[in-house]
This record gives sequence, C-alpha cells and structure tokens, in this order.
Amino acid sequence: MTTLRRVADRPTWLLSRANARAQGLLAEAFAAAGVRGYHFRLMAALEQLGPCSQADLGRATAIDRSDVVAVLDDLDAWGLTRRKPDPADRRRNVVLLTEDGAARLEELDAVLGGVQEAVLEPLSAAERATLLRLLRRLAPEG
Amino acid sequence: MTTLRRVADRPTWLLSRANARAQGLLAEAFAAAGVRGYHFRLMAALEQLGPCSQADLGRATAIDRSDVVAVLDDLDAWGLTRRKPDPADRRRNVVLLTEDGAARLEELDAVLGGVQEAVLEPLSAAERATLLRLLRRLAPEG
DNA sequence: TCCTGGTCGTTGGTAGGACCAACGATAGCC
DNA sequence: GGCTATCGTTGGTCCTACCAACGACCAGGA
Repeated sequence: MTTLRRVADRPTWLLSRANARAQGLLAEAFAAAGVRGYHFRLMAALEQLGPCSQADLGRATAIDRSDVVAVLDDLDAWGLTRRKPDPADRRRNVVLLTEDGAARLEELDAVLGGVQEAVLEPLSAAERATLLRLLRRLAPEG
Repeated sequence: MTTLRRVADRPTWLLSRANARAQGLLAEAFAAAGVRGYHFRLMAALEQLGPCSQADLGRATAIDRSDVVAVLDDLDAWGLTRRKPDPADRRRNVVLLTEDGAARLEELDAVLGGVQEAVLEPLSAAERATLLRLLRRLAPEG
C-alpha cells in the first residue's frame, strides 16, 4: 500500500493498524480453537463472578444483554455452561460454568497468552512494559 | 464494568480499548463534518496520486474495490470528485479531485489533526513520541 | 485472427463487534 | 392493587472489512 501522507503516521492510524494486527492474531487463534472473543469473555466472567444472571454477565463484560443470549446459546450447546431458572426470581436464569467449561477456559486462557506473546514479539521486555503503561493511560476508565 | 482478571491488562485488550476510544473520537469528529473515514482516505489518496483509476485508489488505500465504488458515489454526489471514462482503457474510470474536493480535504485534515490532539491529550510530548515509536514497530508493513 | 488469462467497475452477500427498541413476564415498592 | 423497573428474548441497525461473481474490456501467444 502506498504510504498516504495525510493518513499514515497519525496516531489514530497507527493505533488502528496495531490493533488490527493484534485482533487478527487473536481472532485467528480463537477461531482455530472454535470460539470467538465473546465466548471467552463470558466464561471468564462466569468463573470470576460465580453463578449469576445473564444481566449480571452482561454488565460484567460490557456485552449487550441481547448478545449474551446468543453466546450462551452456543456455550450451552457445547456443554460449557448451563442455564437454570432462578428459584428466587423467576425473571432470571442462573448461569453456571460446567466442569468442561472450566477446563475449556484454562485452555483458551493459554491460547490467549500465546497471542500476547505473538503481538508483542517485536518489542523488548522494557518496551512492552512502557507500551502497556501508556496504553492504559489512553484507554477509558482505567 | 467489573475488572475481568483474565481479560483486562492483556495487551490485546488494552490495544482494543485505546483504539476504540481513538476511533470513537475520530468517527464523532468526521460525522460532525458529514463524512466517514473512507471518504477522507480516498480523497487523501486522490490528492497524492493525482487522477487515477478506482482500482489504483483501492490499492493505495487498502480499501476493497467494491467499497471504493460506494464511497466514490458519495463523493461524486457531493461534487468533491468526478469520474470520467478513461479513453486509453475503456474498462477504467479516471477519478479526479475537484476544487471543492481539494478544499474539503484541507478542512478535514484539520479536523483529523484536532482528533490526534484529543486522543493523545493524557500524554506528555515525550510519552507521545515513545508511544508512536512503539506502535510503529507493532503495526504490520512498517 | 481467435483464444486465453487477467483487469476493470459493479452488484450483492457475509462476518463480527457493537448497539437499540420493544415485548411479555415478573419483582419490589408505595 | 398499581406503578415502575428489571429479566430474558426477539429482531432489527450500523460500520468496517472482506469475498465471489458478473459483463466488459485489454494484452499476450498460437
């Protein structure tokens, strides 16, 4: 691609390119494992919060309630999570991580770790720390 | 949002958050000016390359040929670009930037500059330089 | 000269992430 | 009992990014 004077070297552009590469590697690794990012995020939240409602999961992961439904449909079908009606509140489902789900989460966490290594591969350890510190300052709420 | 141990602090996550903020500011500023990123990228390429075919524009901007069509439809309708059949090759259109287009490009370039300032606002000048240097190393092809 | 392979603009479709509005059912408060 | 809010769910939208295929056209070799 021809270097575009008015576009390349803009921080917004560099950020989008670096992110595109990272998300590409991530999506590729997750796809090879048969999942998408939403599946991992939901399972990670479920493990951390313990059994909870779909609305709680949505809030914890910043995933829209309507999208939570579809992702849980997948996870349920795969036997990684289970929905049960909440006896204390009949509007709610209690969602819980199965044993298979917990095991799968560990596998996917390792996949995710490998992706981080691939993304940061061009940088030294000190540079990685610097980058993360600066990115944290740029990112919202944190 | 509850901090998710297995997700937050991952470089891929920080990158996506920082990028989301930057792209949000960018999209907002462009939307206020009545355009999207593609419109700017295409006009920037057109100014830099001079009159050329749609396929050339697609290659220069890494925008798919099929998307170039729709964006040029907009720009033509706004009087910012013009398509003419290429007499030397009847498969092609020659696309050129009108005077209005060149003027609009300058305006939008200033808008883009303002966004960069807003994005990097949390960082000092030295930190900004460091960040850009590191991001360049992470981004593909350059 | 014909044929083949490649390119051009264009149409139409897909995918993922992120949203939003609305519904019936249900809970909690006054 | 009535009002308001929340729950899960359905069914959309938008944007960026792709990909496949079409008819038209060009350039090369046989």
